[in-house]
Amino acid sequence: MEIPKRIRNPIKKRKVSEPVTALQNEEQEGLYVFLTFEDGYTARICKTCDILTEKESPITSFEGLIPGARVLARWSDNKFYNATVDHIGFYDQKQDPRKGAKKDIKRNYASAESFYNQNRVASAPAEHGPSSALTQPPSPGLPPTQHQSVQLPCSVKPFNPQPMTPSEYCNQDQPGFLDLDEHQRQTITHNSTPKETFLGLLYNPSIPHPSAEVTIQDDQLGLEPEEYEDPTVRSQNSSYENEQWEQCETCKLEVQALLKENKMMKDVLSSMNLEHLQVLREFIDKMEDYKSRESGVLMPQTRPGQQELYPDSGLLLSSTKLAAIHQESKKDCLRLFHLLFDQFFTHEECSNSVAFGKHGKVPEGKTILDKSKVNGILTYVMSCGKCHGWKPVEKSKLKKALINKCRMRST
DNA sequence: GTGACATTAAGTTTGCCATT
DNA sequence: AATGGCAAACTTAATGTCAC
Repeated sequence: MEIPKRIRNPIKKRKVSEPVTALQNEEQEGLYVFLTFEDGYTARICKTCDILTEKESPITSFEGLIPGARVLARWSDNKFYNATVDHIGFYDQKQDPRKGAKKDIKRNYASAESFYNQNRVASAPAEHGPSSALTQPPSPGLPPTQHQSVQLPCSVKPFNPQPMTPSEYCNQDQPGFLDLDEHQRQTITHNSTPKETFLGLLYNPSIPHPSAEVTIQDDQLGLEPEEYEDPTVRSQNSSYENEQWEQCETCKLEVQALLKENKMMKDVLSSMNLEHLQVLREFIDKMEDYKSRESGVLMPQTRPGQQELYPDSGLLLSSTKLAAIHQESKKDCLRLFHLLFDQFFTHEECSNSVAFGKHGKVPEGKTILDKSKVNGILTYVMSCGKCHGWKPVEKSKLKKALINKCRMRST
């Protein structure tokens, strides 16, 4: 079965190069707009310049926006699309995720690694996300496994089976790798609205939930509009803001059922270890293979969320991983090279190989590193070096780094 | 703040091969 | 045979991290 590609027909477009005023580019202090695009994808927008009115006029403040309002919102491709405002929210600016870069590369990378693994455990294999805090709700047409709400850098497109070229990747703004835990903080904050408190109740932050930021439609709770007060309207009244959400009789049973389900999920997750997941993954691979042969339909070679470094490179890695690597590299081609090398070559491979071999000859007992992988990495890194803002590297230096890297990694 | 240690970048030497 | 190019191997310097 072919996984449907995410298609978005640009209904309204605006020139990317169109300048934005300083005022437009400013973030609203502590405010964000949570909205839903026509195809069901959601986004959390922090900048006023990322939203236009329905008539394509810029806005200067979020305050004029009301839930249900039709607007045009910027997606990761820098184009504007029709969207509907869900609610205006407040976040804690003291914890700006973009200012959390650590100096320790190894620790930083380890955290990305940790997140990556954790994410695979919690919601594998969905590892893609849209721009600046975009999230994906369950939407018709996509398998459930492709939904997740983890914050990703804007350079990663949401469910995009088509790989990005290095220039595509690099030409995008890199606002920083948003704090990977941010989505958890957002679910419950001391300024949570009743609705957010409710969502926090549902999705205990101790359990990474694949759709923690998904907006629950009111009709899914079986409530009539008059049975409750819209919390987003409430939020405009500061006196209400600090009140904790209290369950009414109507939704008490629903909450209990959801909490029970939540507990069951927690039990399942805590009982699983990495070995179980590995076995499960292998089982799924075999099932895919079997079903593929049985139906005669070619299954996609890549898991959802994986992408090639560049088209036909054959070098696959998850969008999340690539985003983490880009963030770690800090637009330094050599850093990028080392991170990609670590990603694609194991210690074992390096210890049994040399980088290039002398004119095709290799030392006794050794082989040459996979040329396609080597060339792919070198090509990608060199391509990145041509992009604006990147610190380029000479090819000779890169080759030397490769030789050193291979040797160092083999020891 | 300091020293030990690890990692990385870069310089140098050596050997092999192709070309002239 | 001389020369130049290329890559491996070795070495050193610079930098960052961590424990004390």
